[in-house]
Amino acid sequence: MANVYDVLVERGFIYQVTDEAGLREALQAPLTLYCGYDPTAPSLQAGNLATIMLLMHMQQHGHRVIVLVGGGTTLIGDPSGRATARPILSPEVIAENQESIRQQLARFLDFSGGRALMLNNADWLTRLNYIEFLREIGRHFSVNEMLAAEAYRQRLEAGLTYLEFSYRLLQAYDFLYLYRNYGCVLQVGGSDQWGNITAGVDLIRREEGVQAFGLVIPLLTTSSGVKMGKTEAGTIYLAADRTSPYEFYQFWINTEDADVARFLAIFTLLPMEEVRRLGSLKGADLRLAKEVLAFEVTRLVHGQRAAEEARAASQVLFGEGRPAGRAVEAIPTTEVPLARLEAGIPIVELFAETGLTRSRSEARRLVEQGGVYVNDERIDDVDALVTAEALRDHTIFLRAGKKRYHRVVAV
RNA sequence: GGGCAGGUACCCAAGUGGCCAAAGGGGACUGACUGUAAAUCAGUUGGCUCAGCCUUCGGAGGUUCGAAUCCUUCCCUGCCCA
Repeated sequence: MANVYDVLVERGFIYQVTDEAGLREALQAPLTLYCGYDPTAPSLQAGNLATIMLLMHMQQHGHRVIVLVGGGTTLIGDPSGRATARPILSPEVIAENQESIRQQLARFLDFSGGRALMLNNADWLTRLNYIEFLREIGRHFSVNEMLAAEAYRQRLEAGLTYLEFSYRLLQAYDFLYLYRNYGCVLQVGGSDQWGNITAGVDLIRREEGVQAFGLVIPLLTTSSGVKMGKTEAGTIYLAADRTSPYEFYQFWINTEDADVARFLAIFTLLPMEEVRRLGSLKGADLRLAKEVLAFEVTRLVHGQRAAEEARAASQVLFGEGRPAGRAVEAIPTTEVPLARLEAGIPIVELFAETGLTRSRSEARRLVEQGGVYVNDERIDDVDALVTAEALRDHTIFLRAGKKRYHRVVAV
């Protein structure tokens, strides 16, 4: 079997590695690696998908994957790459988040027969004895070195508490713990984790005299420099009840031209010849590649059926003619009593209610700017009423701007 | 614990008694142009019963006809000293 390292290079997963030659060699034989996820929210986000894909490749090439859902370190809060301190979450919230993230990850990795493990560092971190920890682990860390690190230097200007400062030691200790108990010799993560990861590699070398490895993926931004997975509507989550498959699909199909090839390589499992072929399309033909990207990613995250529905709904909405048929059911929908429609609902009220705008004022502005459509007809009267006359098949289609659709169903 | 400087809308940041729903920039949104792309140009960016009204400038009080701006106190942050 091909060395997974070459696959990772080819697909654009590798940004920095602690010892390229050494790691490549180590990957010749099955090894154990880990990646940590902080349960700061009840769902993983689109941005987390990149490391998940990396883990999938690893597992496919016979390596054992440990997913660490960091219940322990989340109690602290990682200051890396953040301008201000994270809000400290309560243990209860963390535990809940952890459980749902656990379930999400099970979609992507095969946990049967110990091929992948899901661990919680709270199991060992909360049992640590402070004095012992300082004597065994703390002595290996140079404060001078840490203060010089970019991650901390930024925060030095804005303020950094001892609590956050300790985060790195705990993450390094995690790595050491996983090495000792599971033989884990590789940690992967986002590029903002570089410092934390190398701290662990150093710690293992000092304590165990063993060469462990670290690998980070590039920081994923769009070509315009926006951090991956954020839109006007907020974060794109992997959980269907937070970001519907349709919205998820829309997020990906709106990828910028310049990002399509890169994203296909990272976020799908398509063979690289196919990725190259799609990525080499020019101009408007790239839409085809975007459709494949959106479909494949949605399929991975939400399954074949949801992906098909999202695609069908998108094709109907952005194609010719009036949306109809079952496909439209994937569109975000609000039910409204028929009686209210018969009485007439102010357009601004309806938009605010469906969430297409955050407030009536915003809806009012949108009308003034020409961004409000009912059944694809622009509404330019702020005081317009939406009535039952607009119903076709018990349904009214609302649109905010060019792309955001919402379906109103009379009941 | 002491001294100093600060806490303004999504973010950065002006404002230092009325002309302030609060300059400027970033971001975001809308429109035009397009290919559900980018770039460009224009507009918008607290809420509402919207030519008017209401609530915002760390929290709570106070002075004043009137406060983001002055006073008191509390909370938080940075710098210096311990």
